[in-house]
Amino acid sequence: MSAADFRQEVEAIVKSIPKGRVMTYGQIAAIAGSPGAARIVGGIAHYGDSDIAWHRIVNKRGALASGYPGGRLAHKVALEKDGVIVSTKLSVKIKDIIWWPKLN
DNA sequence: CTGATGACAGTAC
DNA sequence: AGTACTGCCATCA
Repeated sequence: MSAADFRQEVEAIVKSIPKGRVMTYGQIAAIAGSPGAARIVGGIAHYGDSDIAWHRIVNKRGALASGYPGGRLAHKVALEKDGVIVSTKLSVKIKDIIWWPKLN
């Protein structure tokens, strides 16, 4: 596996996230083959294709991304469009909507 | 090829 | 409990 494959893995995983569910950066990084590269997932999200539902990624606390185009508010709107409940503190109930591709 | 960057995570205070 | 600091590692310029 070359290093660039990490990016493809991440994109594939994000694409596999069903509507109404989310995944954490660290989780995706681990599944993509590089545990600890959570930040990289964020970087890929920033420079990656706009065809992908990057808004379905949140940090482990369930807080929304600060660098999302348009800010956390835009991120919130995108998630709510998917039917995800976002609290007023701009965070989600990770435990309820977390998604594990391999687990089910 | 080398250095800087960051849409995180974990630990410490 | 909330805030601050450090570690991590693929990507970008």
